[in-house]
Amino acid sequence: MPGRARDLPADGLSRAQAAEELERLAAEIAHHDRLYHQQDAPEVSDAEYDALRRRNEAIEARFPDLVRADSPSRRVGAAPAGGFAKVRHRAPMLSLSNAFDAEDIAEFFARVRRFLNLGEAPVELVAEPKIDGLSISLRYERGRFVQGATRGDGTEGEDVTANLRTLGDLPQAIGDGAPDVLEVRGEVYIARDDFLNLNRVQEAAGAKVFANPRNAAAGSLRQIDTQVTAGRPLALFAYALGEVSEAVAETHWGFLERLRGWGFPTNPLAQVCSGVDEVLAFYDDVLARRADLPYDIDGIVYKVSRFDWQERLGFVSRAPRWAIAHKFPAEQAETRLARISIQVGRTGALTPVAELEPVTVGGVVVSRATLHNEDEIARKDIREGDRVVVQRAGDVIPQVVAVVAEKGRRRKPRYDFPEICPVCESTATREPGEAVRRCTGGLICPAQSVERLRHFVSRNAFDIDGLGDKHIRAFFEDGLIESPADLFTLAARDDDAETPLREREGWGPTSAAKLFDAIESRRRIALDRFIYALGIRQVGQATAKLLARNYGTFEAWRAAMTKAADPDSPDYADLVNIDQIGPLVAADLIAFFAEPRNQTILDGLLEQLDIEAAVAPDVSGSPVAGKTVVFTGTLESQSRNEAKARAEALGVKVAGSVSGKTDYVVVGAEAGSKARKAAELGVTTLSEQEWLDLIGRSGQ
DNA sequence: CAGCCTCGAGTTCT
DNA sequence: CTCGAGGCTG
Repeated sequence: MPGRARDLPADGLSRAQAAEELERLAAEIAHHDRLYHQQDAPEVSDAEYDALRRRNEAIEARFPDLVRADSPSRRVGAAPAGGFAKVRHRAPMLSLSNAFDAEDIAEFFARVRRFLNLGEAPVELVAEPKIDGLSISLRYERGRFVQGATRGDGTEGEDVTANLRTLGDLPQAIGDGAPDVLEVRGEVYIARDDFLNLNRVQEAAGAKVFANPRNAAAGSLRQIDTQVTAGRPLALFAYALGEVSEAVAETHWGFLERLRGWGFPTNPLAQVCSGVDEVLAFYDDVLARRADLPYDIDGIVYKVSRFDWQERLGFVSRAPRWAIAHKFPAEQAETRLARISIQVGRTGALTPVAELEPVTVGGVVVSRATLHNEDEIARKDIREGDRVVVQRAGDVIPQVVAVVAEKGRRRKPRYDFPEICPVCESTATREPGEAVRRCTGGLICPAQSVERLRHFVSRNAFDIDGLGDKHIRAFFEDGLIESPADLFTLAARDDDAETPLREREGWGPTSAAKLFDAIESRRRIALDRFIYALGIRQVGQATAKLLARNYGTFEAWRAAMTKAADPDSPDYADLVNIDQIGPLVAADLIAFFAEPRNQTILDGLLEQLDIEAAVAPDVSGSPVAGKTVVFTGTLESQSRNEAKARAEALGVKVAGSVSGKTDYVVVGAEAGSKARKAAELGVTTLSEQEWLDLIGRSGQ
């Protein structure tokens, strides 16, 4: 092993030696993290790995000023991607809704108008090219650049401050006039010429050649070694505002001007447009010049310029109502469809997948594409052996667009969609009105069983590390794990197994022990995760949370679901009265509990697990804790969802319809039948203001 | 009953 | 990311 310095005690090192060794340790530990987390193939023992980390910490303790931005000690836990600390975005980084044609744009304008009640008044929009790079957030405090982060999932990204500092385009300080806190959002990209040069250099050095500028930019920004990033031609355009301590402009256009004043590069093509026609003219103009631009763009973004209007328009789920991305037509490619195969999902859904002769589309080699369902194949008349046009939807998921007519070529017969499950051979049926055909094998279908297990251990369910698809499949096929409860007896059974896990192909003592640890650490689990993990149809994360909150404990939930089988029971009424749960979701829940084998599975799991009751919100001093409230009509001070979220935080159960159990009905403007029903039942009704007074300050 | 909006389920590749 | 479907509002 190189670097003899490591043999010295930490306090015997010179500064230079220490710096050098810290750099090496950071790279080495990152390397092992990668092998372990991403490839399931550690090459050192846990003890050796721990020794590396301890050595790193010892040197850092001795030379605190040498702690590196990418130091392993600064990573939160073991970052699964191996590398950077997580950063929580104080203002979430949103995505945009997409428009694909003039009609979508007209609709967008109409919606903005309707929402703002504008009549014929013009709406000014700022139109700017949508750069095909990666979004980042740059935080300035008292005018100095303090932190930069990737978008991540929009809520939480990765801290790439050190790497961003190497960008020549990025102002390190923005002067005296800047607000105390200013977050600027922008796009990091690599220009086309720079990309070609970079690949030439990479190739000459025998290093990895990047598929496209965006991948090159992403790879360059996520380098562990800041020096590598510094050598890459990364560039920046700033275009949006995150958290800010004081107003910096009244319009988006004004904000762009301020950005330029602070020294940020902004896109030179950006311009103000009013009306559909101007916007579309800009789109056509930029589309025509697309090939001559020095960087890749994948569309145009339109934003309502006035900030006060943006505020009023607000958001729909995670996208602003005041902006839209007008996408350019996706890049397409032709290839041959070798054959159609059928996958069986967790719910038994049979999904056809096109196996393609590999082809490059938008810089990525694609060899499979989803065909969605039976009707889709029939509609496009896709047959095996056809030549097809492929594109990547939203530049990500490959799809087959159409069949290319070939003169004189004899086509295969129409594709016969199987009516039996290709795995378990049970009949596959299609409910009237539904698009999917489903295997009826249920619990006996091996494909469904494997998919259910995958779901059970997946990230948002039990989150068991080190148990990938391949391992699940192998364990299932060998009869090691057939039902979820078997996971938790795996370690105990392993002791007297003929072939213990550590001797299986691809496993060693360390990885086996790691897996057992990972499973062990999940014996305690939150109720909502547990409910989600069961994989009940139509019960995803959101519904699982809802059920956990409403029933509190597993026992209460189970008892209620079993009793709710009687549609006249109060339990059924309670269930469908939960906001967002209707008769169809209720039916799937009841069906799950009515299946004796599911009850057996639950009993098996209960023996192994400790299911935590849902954490009740802190409702001390809440005047409305435990009350059931119904909101109806249009609220003025907040959206219904905000009102609901606040009420829930105060321990309120928000119901969808009025019943004898309802404590209050909060009546907004233009309330209809619910207010009447409240009167009939003698339920207390409150105006929005009375409600706010009742919950007082705590609701704000 | 139409027109949202939200949620679930399924998928690709790095 | 996209599609389809469920649920709610008006």
